[in-house]
Amino acid sequence: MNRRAKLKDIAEALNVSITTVSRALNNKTDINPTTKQSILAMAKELNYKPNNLALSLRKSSTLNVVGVIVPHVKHYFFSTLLEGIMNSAHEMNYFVLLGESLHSTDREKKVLDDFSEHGVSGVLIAPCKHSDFNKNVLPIIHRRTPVVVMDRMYDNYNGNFVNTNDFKGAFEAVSHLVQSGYKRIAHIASSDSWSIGHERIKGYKEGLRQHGMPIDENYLSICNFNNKEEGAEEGYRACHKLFSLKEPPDAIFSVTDDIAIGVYQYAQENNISIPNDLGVVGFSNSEISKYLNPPLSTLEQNGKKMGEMAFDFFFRALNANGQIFQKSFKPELIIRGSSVLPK
Amino acid sequence: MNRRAKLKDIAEALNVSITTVSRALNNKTDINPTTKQSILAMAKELNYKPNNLALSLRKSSTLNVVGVIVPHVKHYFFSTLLEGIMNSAHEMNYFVLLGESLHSTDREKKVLDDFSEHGVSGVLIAPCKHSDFNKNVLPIIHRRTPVVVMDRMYDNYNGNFVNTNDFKGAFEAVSHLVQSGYKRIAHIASSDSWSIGHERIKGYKEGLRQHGMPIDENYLSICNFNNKEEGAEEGYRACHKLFSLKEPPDAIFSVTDDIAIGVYQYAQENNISIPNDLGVVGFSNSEISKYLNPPLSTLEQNGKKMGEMAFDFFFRALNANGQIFQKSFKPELIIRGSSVLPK
DNA sequence: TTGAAAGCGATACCAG
DNA sequence: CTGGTATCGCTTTCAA
Repeated sequence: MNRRAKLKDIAEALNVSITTVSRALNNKTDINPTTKQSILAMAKELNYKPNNLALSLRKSSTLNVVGVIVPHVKHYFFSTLLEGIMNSAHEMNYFVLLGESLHSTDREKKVLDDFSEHGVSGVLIAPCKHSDFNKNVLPIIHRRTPVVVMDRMYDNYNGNFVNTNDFKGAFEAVSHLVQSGYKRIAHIASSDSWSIGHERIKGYKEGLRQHGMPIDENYLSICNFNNKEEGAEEGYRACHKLFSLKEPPDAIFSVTDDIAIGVYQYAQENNISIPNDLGVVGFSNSEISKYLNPPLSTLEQNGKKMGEMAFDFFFRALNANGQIFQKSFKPELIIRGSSVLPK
Repeated sequence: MNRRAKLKDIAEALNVSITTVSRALNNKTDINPTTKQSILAMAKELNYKPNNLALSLRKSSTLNVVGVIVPHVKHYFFSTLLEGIMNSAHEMNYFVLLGESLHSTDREKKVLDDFSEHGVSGVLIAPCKHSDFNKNVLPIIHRRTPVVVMDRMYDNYNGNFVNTNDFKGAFEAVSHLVQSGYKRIAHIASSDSWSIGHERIKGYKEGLRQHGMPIDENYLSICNFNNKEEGAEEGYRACHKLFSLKEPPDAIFSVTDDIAIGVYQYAQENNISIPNDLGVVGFSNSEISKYLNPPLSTLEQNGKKMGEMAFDFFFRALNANGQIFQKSFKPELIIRGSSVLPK
């Protein structure tokens, strides 16, 4: 097999200069249509394809590559996010360079630096839990590389982002539980110190408030977990604690579906019937939720759509100098058997 | 902010030639130790980092990038595979370029061609269902780019691979069901026309044979599905068919956990008790399996380990001219509540 | 032990 | 309209 054709080959075959060939191939003006035609024909014949590596060097930025970093690929939500990104990227002929932070801000920084070094044309980041914006993300922005933040927010961040309206989601979950007739609604929460945990707690409280229900801090149980297993365990523990109260809750809004799994386990072991004794609403509409028994009511975050939009934002940001793209998706409440009392 | 230091900067600062700097930085011989020291020092001071783009162009192959393609990232097994790959890649300072085939052989080809064009230093592929080896993979091998096939096999393929010993897994599943006391074991299978389906069917039959049980083709129900949803639906349908037989099975070895979910749904709707009336064993140890009710017995494939090894194989293949690396992982039977009759 | 110059493949400026 | 030349950052002969 002979090597790939390059500009020089075409030029020599046609007895023109490399410059002319380049011009013809790049649809420049200032070129004789006839010359252009013959060059195009020859390019086709030799099956010419531009060499990305050379182009990249020239532009000192990799061509058509976005760096994507998420905490964990195997977390269902992120994998759907990724699916959306890859869909759009593929469509626009972009490559996806993938990294995981594993919820370590140091590793996140390393990956992002590597991305920079590789010369990616953009970065899509679903930040890890205690991600350091100034240290990790700012340097990329300073390089004038478009960045789109996904899933969660940084404090005071006002660049491109695509995320979930966690506040509204939590608010809806609580409202739904109230409407279902539950009276003592607890929230097994994630840390208040990052946007997702914070917003959902806020939405939970606002939900109670607007329905004239008291806010009992005993009903707010804060958990810390980084994956499904830990989530389930924490959910179990939190549930145990809640049911040790003098007056246990009769419903739980769980900050994630993973936590809800722990709740289900606790309920099953202690003969607490869902939804009769305990209403449960999760968050994420993870794959598992609909197969739980009873199926778990939850909030769909539509990761795929978010991913597609994130890529789209990046793409538009590339050519829109300075314009900023932002979108908050309102999660969609999916009511299943875990939160509706039989008549 | 000033731009990145390059060789020239170091050279000028020290009044030596670019060549010398390059030599010093690349640990070449033929260089005065003193010169070398000062160059190294200056490089550090200027925070010099080699420009990958330039290096790549020079070597006409991207530096430190592997292309990874899987059918679906959001499929749990593939996401764990990916996790393993990324772990190892990160450790060895490699980038991961990711693509999805979505079980379309055309898309797979497109992605692989793109990888080639990008000049990846290697390709790790979990082939899609009807992947065309000659068309999709062979061209890459011809370019002398190391390829590692993951998860499943191509017919007569004898290059690098890492996969699951599907035959043994199926065999163990059936043996376990026999030992649990089930008498009429059915297999809801995947198409015989690709390695995974084929091997599991073979293992199923061999399991029956070795335990002196008859092979009833009515008990072999073949499904076609590309994702979890379809899997569950197909499982449901297949189950329905099996239970329409004059003598329905009392156990099902399901080719994937997804299929088993459909079986669970059918069982629940028809008051068939698992494991009392029906033993079930799945395949994959997907996240869901342990949270089903009862928890599903299944086979753990250890995607993470496979991924790590796949990368390792690629890495070794890079420098081992012609040597071939192969490994079949024996899946590990995980016995849970779905396949053990109470005493 | 060091340096000048060619070249990887492509683009852009400037002359003609 | 066309072509020569410099350049992107680095490695690698070849000479000195």
